[in-house]
Amino acid sequence: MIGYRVKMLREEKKMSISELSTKSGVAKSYISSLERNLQTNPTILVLEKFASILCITVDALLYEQVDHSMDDEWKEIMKDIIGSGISKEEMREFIEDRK
Amino acid sequence: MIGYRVKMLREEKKMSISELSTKSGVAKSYISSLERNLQTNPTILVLEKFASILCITVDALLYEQVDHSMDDEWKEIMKDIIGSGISKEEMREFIEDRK
DNA sequence: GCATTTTAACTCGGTAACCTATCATTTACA
DNA sequence: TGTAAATGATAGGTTACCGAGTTAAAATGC
Repeated sequence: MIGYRVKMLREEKKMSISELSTKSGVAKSYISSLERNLQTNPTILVLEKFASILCITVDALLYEQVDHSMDDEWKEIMKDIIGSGISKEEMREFIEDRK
Repeated sequence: MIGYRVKMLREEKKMSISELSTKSGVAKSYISSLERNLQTNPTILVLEKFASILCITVDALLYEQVDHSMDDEWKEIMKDIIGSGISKEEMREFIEDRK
């Protein structure tokens, strides 16, 4: 989902929605709704503006594997999960339940 | 310009606008206006539909160098030249003479 | 502690533009 | 010339995108 990707890549660059908005020229209300997947079908112009400010290609913005989605906070949480003794099966069930 | 690229890539695949339209699910009137650069800012959904039918990536659709100088007609002519037995040297001389 | 300011993100209504459906025109070819 | 396929023009529905205002929380000052 494009919104999630924008959010991840933006946070990776430590930008707020407002900052990305002023720099890219895309309304922050729109960025917000994109990131929450209320809007899911941006035009290339918007994508190119994002890509330019985030210093990546449109292709990377759209499809490139974002293993960065596992940021430092998530890594900490993962450690805690593993340390707590929760099994992979339990986690998968939890994820299924939350879908 | 995206419209020109769509046109080139479509013709490269020997598809009519109508065929691309029915296969991709994008209205042919819209494809037509895109190719004539009346519309210039499609959404990713449209781009992805095109890319899928044209068997290329969205990135290629947007940016990859299109060899428009050598269109289908020129390719046919090239084949005829080669098939006719004319040597490369002869062709170069011919070009020089015409300059 | 509380009030004020600042920063970040969300809500909502409006508008411009993307995209579709329909009809008209051109082209191709028998 | 007639017919079908391909392309082009137009109008309208739908939605991408914007701007102003609101809320929430953090930062700063007293």
